[in-house]
Amino acid sequence: MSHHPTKGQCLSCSIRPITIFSTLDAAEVEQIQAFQPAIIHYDANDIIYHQGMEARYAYTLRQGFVKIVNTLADGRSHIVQLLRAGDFFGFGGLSGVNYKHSAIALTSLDVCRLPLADLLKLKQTHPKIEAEMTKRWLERLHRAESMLVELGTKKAAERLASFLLRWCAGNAPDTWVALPLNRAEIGELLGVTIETISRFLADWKRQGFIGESRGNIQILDAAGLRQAVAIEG
Amino acid sequence: MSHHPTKGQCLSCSIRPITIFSTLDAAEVEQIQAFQPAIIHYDANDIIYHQGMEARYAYTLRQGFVKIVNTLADGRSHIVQLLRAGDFFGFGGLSGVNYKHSAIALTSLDVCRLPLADLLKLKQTHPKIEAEMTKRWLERLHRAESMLVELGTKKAAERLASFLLRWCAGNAPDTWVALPLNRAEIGELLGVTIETISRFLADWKRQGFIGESRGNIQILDAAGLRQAVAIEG
DNA sequence: CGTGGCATTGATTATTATCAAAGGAAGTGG
DNA sequence: CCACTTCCTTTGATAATAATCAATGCCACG
Repeated sequence: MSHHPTKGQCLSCSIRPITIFSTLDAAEVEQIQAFQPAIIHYDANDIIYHQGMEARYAYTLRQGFVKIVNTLADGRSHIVQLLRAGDFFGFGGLSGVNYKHSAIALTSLDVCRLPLADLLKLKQTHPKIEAEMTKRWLERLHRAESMLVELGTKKAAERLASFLLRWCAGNAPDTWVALPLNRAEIGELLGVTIETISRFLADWKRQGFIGESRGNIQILDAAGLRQAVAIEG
Repeated sequence: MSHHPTKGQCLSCSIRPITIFSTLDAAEVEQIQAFQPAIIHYDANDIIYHQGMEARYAYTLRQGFVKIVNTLADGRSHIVQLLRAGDFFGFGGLSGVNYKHSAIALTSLDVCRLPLADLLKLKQTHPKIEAEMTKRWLERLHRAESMLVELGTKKAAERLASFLLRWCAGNAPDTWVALPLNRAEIGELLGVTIETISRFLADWKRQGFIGESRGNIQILDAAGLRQAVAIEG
């Protein structure tokens, strides 16, 4: 685990436009600077926080990817969210003393870490921050509920296909997109085994719907992929 | 659909202790009274609001049960939340103009309805209300994420058993508990077909783990039930 | 070069959906 | 009060789907 805490420079922060502090003016940014935001680096597979741990910080992901994992008493686990740059996490601590999930680095990444106590103060004194946080909570609730529908109504192939399409959404067709998840992780996200994932992906690669190369994927034929899962699934 | 809007009497409201207004003092309650909370009755199967509709109100369930349903473009649908007395819903409208789900009465029920515009004002002027809303969002997010883990990691029998145990949790063993869901609805909640639900329930009734009678269930042998799903599931 | 961690593939089994039919229970109208 | 209807549930048979078990293959890295 490689921590190199650096004092965050909020005014010049390159990702601020997509954070909960996006709506603040310069004077207000100075104020949050007075709190102790720390920029911390993690390597892939590092644990940012662990389920059950005392919750003390909330985080903004500056760059890279994080998985939020929930583990049952018997060891089975499930990825409840995938986070990307700008996402805000660890706030579950606001409602309880312990983290309810683990946050694990999928890639080498940087986060901006803020003590929950400070965040609570900021939230109370700056309605703009409070509003942005609300927006993100509702957004995250919506994502969770959408995933619930995916798991509840779709079969494995369709879940996998819509995951890939969603992951690559926004990129032009045929562009290579980093997919920092191995088969086991995709399985933990979609509620499917490694082998099933592997079979479908191999099949779709053979059919030319998608391409894959060292942790990157490309959608070559979205329509074909969609049709394939509509028929077989 | 039977609407009988009544002007809500917040000061004497019997369920206020469990609502987002629970922490207000008498003077503050007078203020919310000035807004237009309406108490509305719905019969079972009435639609309180419909997915895609313009979102104008948030609701507090005073009594009865509601299902929050998400329907896909192809008609498949999934119950994303079950609500009981005190639950607050319809707030998704705060983040977008349209409701993202439908809210449907499972039983005859009463809600307290508040215009979203008023709620937004209350939230901004009364930090206590804002704090209670935050608490409920995080709680609801947590419930959704727990359900995600259920669907992602467990098989049908185990999902059904833990649903029943959760539903009856808090009641003494052997007490009859109202379960206002038919087989189809349990299926839509757990991502399982009617027939599968029916088979497991019939089996467990024969084995004496549970009892069922006209929309009510009782857990007769929680340990036996748990063991049954651990082995067969 | 090994070697360890993933991924692929095949064979088999378990689980659950689907299709089909019959069996209640509650309510309606005669 | 009974026959009838309708809706929901149960049950059985079969098919589809995905998990499990078991090798083998493939890199990437030391």
